[in-house]
Amino acid sequence: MWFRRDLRLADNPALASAVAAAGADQGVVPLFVLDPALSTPAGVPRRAYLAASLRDLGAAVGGLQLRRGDPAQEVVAVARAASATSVHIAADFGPRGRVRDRQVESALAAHGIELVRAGSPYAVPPGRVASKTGDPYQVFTPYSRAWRDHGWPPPMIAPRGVRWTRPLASHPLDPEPVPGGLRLPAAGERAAHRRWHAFLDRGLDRYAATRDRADLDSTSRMSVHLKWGEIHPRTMLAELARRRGAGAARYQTELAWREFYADVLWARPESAREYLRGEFASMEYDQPGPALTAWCDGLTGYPIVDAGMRQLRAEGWMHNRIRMVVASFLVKDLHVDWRHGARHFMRWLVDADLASNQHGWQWTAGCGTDAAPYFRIFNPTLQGKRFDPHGDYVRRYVPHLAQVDEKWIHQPWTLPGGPPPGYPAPIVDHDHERRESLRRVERLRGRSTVESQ
DNA sequence: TTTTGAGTTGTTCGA
DNA sequence: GTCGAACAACTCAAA
Repeated sequence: MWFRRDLRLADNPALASAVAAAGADQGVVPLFVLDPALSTPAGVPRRAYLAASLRDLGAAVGGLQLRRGDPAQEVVAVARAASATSVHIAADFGPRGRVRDRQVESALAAHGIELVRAGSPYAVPPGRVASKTGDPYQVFTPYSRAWRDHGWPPPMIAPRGVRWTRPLASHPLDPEPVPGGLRLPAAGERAAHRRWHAFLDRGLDRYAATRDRADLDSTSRMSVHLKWGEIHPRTMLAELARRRGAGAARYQTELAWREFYADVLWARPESAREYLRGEFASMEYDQPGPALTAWCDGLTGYPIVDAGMRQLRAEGWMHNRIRMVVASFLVKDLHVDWRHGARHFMRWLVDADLASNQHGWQWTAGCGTDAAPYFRIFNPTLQGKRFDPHGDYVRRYVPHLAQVDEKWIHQPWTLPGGPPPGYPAPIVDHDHERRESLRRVERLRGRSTVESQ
């Protein structure tokens, strides 16, 4: 059993497949390969979280077979040492994972070992739902209807009495140095289930009404557990189906978004790096410079933006609504290409999922699937007042504003005497940059019209 | 085959 | 202060 993004024992079809193949007489090797090639895009917070999750999984199986190196070599080495006839995985639909799995598959085949794909990180695997013309959906709502109609199998329980074996020496799981002050959530399958049930009990009923409020702890915070497969969405959907109300319906829709973006990325793997809507190739963006640095450091002078960017560095996580606000600010107010922001998010988010991250950014930038209308530009002051009405979220992450009254908290430059010492004045004027953004889209449209004639 | 209506997340402007 | 219109273009599905 080669674990990758499915660090759990319950509701794990690949594990069930491995256990069935082993039968009564043979053991199952719980393998995880630390791939040095993947440590570049994954930032320190994500690797630290992974290490904690692997420790938890290791405890559940009496020790993981941990290897470090090229998966094509390591998986073959372990499989041969175990005299295995098959290696079992959950299918990976990401651009890199697909290539890697094909390489491992042929490396195994050279030794007569089969790579068996069973299950995926999704309730409905990418490619399974298509529009009437057979093409992948490009609009969320029709996709989500088809996704719901498609349905999914019920969850599977964890196999019992598995004889875990480790034919080779394990690579030590070095503790990742966690940057000072970084607060990571509890990792592992049990932590994921605890969090999920706490949310079902205390958060679901008010979820639809309060999920956008940054100052309240009103979201499920399940993204990191889903990212590492510590719980399967199918398990969550089964419990949601037993509940009534707007919260359950809304949460199901949010899970559908995750699957929609995985489907889009599977259909268009290049969209991890390139504009989904090709005409944006001629969109004018500014070279990233001090403005990008100020955004990353939470020093833009717009409190809701700065609070979000500082939450990201403090916790490896950011509230969903605030992700949209800071993304809109980078693209529409600072005129920086979405890919710079997406890269920063990938580096810092513990829940960083390539499909959701890149396509969330493309949506904000207006170049993605079902993209935001070009005129939908977030006003950081209004968004702050609406989704952090008393300023508690801002005060939590921006100490220099801790004493500011809610009347001025989202526009401290209007304070009598200006912003408090240590907090910057706005680096740009939102109203001015909003109009500049609209002008650039106008020019983009003008150009693409000319080109198409 | 053609037409029509709807489509995550907003803001500004003018009546 | 409130409220509706306007701000594109395109995809999808139903009529």
